[in-house]
Amino acid sequence: MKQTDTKTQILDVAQDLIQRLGVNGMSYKDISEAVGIRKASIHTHFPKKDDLLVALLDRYSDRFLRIVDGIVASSDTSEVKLRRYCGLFESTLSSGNQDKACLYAMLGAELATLNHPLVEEVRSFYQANTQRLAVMLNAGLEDGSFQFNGDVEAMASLIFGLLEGGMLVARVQGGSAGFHQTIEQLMQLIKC
Amino acid sequence: MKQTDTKTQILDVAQDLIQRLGVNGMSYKDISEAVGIRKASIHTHFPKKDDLLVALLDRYSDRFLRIVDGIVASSDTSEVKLRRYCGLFESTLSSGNQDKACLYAMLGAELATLNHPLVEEVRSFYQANTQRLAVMLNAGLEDGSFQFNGDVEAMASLIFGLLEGGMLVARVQGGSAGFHQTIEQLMQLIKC
DNA sequence: GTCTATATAGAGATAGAC
DNA sequence: GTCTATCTCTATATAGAC
Repeated sequence: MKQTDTKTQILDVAQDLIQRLGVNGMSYKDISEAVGIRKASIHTHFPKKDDLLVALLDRYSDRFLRIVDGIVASSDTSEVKLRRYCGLFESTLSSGNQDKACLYAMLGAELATLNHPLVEEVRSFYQANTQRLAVMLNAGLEDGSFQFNGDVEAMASLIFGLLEGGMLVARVQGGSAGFHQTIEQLMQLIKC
Repeated sequence: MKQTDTKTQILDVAQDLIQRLGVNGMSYKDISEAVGIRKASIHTHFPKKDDLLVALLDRYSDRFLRIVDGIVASSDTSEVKLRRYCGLFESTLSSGNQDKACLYAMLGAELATLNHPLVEEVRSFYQANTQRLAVMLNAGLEDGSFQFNGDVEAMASLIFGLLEGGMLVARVQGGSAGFHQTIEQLMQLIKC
């Protein structure tokens, strides 16, 4: 059983820290202590902090969208697809012993402190998600699983904002239980 | 015409910075440059950073909830009341030349980096808002302005999460135009 | 109340030995 | 690839002169 290499360990730890504390609340010192190496050694793998962040965002986005595409392409009903999609955010919040937000939710909140390439990455992730949500909603409207007033694109944005933003709010109030309740309420609103 | 005293200027500038950059993205240096005094002088008014943050949160919460209570107590229809409530978040996002989030949305996102007294302040603000939202929703259900499936408390949490979180997401994508569209879509979902 | 000057701690980053 | 040591910059905070 091959043990995780240092580079991957750094990414794992950095991701966990950012999901809990934010980009500006996380430091190379935090990472070094959790991984068990010295600060300087991190620079061997990621010379600048932005290099680390780019690698982190790419990895997260690839993994996440791959799962989402699997859900969209599955033979599940439209309702189950949407529930599974929301479930991705729910399980993020529940993972570990601390409340973790989506990596992109944290970066979105701190957007104004990020450098240009990172800003575009965040924007692109949001765009990719609302687009896939719109596909799921359209399918559900056509097969009669969903029913709601208003526009599909607006509804997709609303759901994405609710999921990304709602998990930040949930960490303050009811935690994962409160977040689950919010998602159930959302499903009530769009079902027939 | 009395000019604003230094203490108020510090609060105003600090609030603007946090709404744009977050607590961990704002510094005494930023404040001193914007106000036009030296870093050390800020400590005369607010010895520790937490003192400044507490004063900031108190002032913001007092002002905000006072307006909300005014809306709730008004003679407006339930729909207008809810629209005016959502409008508070909309005008926050549009104010100034930069996208500003609700002060409490930023602190909520960075909650895990805050000290105990501040954490409780954030929690209390969220609680106060969802409680007032529930009152507005109940009134609307009774007079027939609103209609939706599910629980009132869950709906209040959903709306608050959508507003606080949605404005963070909106700054990444469509800005205040996108946020406005999201609020319109929300109104569509709960109207008869 | 504001200033200069300084203390102390932490950040990201680099050089060079092993 | 990791280490020690060091650099530079910035953070919050304090002391004491004016």
